[in-house]
Amino acid sequence: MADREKHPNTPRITKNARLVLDILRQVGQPLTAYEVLDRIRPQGITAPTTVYRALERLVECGLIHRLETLNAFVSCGREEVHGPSAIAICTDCHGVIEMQNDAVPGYLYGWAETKDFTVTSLTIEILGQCSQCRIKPEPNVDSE
Amino acid sequence: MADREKHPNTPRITKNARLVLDILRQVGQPLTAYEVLDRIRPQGITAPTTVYRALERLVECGLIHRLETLNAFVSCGREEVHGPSAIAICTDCHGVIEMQNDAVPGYLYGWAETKDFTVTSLTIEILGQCSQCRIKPEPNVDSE
DNA sequence: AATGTTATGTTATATTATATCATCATTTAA
DNA sequence: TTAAATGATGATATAATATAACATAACATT
Ligand SMILES: [Zn+2]
Ligand SMILES: [Zn+2]
Ligand SMILES: [Zn+2]
Ligand SMILES: [Zn+2]
Repeated sequence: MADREKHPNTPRITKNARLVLDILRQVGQPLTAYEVLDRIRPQGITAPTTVYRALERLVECGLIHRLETLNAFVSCGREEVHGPSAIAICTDCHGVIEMQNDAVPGYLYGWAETKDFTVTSLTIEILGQCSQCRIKPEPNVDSE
Repeated sequence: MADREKHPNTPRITKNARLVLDILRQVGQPLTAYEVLDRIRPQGITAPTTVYRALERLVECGLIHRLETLNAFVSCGREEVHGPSAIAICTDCHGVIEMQNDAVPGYLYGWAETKDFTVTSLTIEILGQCSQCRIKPEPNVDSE
């Protein structure tokens, strides 16, 4: 995980963005803005606005991703800063698997072009169950 | 647009679902649940719950799609009931273009399989500007 | 120091979504 | 043909997510 923070043409990482990024990286799983807020309160942050500003900045930097299907944010799982990529999210354990290539975005950009559509953002999310959670299901299943 | 309402293994279309579906089809563009509510008030519907229930049902029937990036719902643009498909959404005019093939979902299912990930839902959304809106930009642009 | 700019803090509010429980309608079966 | 069960609707309240608006602080440039 190189020095992505210094990538050009990207907003700089401010104090609050740093705090939020550290939390998301440490957790390694998606957190909602309010879950971030709860974990950042000890640092004196009390307002959603503050968290949302930091999250927005980190998204712009490409250091985290917003998951539209969860209304949550997760730190990027790829080595280099990149454009949109597909992300699979386990609805049981909230683990994420980020696709390491740009095949799907590439296809979508191509298709958009044929429609004369100018892409500003792509969202590709897969909800389901990871292998671990399929093997070991949630304890509270009704065994009927 | 055939008799998709009678598709098997799918919830039936109740009175409220019918009302909501008619609105979404007539509008032809994404509406939020509360925008639907506003338009359905004349029919005596007053509560968000009622609208969300109808929307959920229609999604299950495959007659409408939920757009995660807009928190909105739009009537399906394909001829036959289908699985997930990619949807481009113009952020200016809110027009939508639904991809008419399943190439991307197919690829994603395949990839998920290689990760031993069981897919329950796919979200593929493209935000940007349609050709019309690129030609004729919003009037309130600062011409500086 | 004065100025402009960016980041942060603070308060309030808007928007989106669900929980809960009561009532009504429709089906099923005794 | 009623009683029970099921499914749909209605009604109220509240939870969860997100932004608006404005004030202050930090920082850079001159
Ligand atoms: Zn990433
Ligand atoms: Zn899992
Ligand atoms: Zn469709
Ligand atoms: Zn448009």
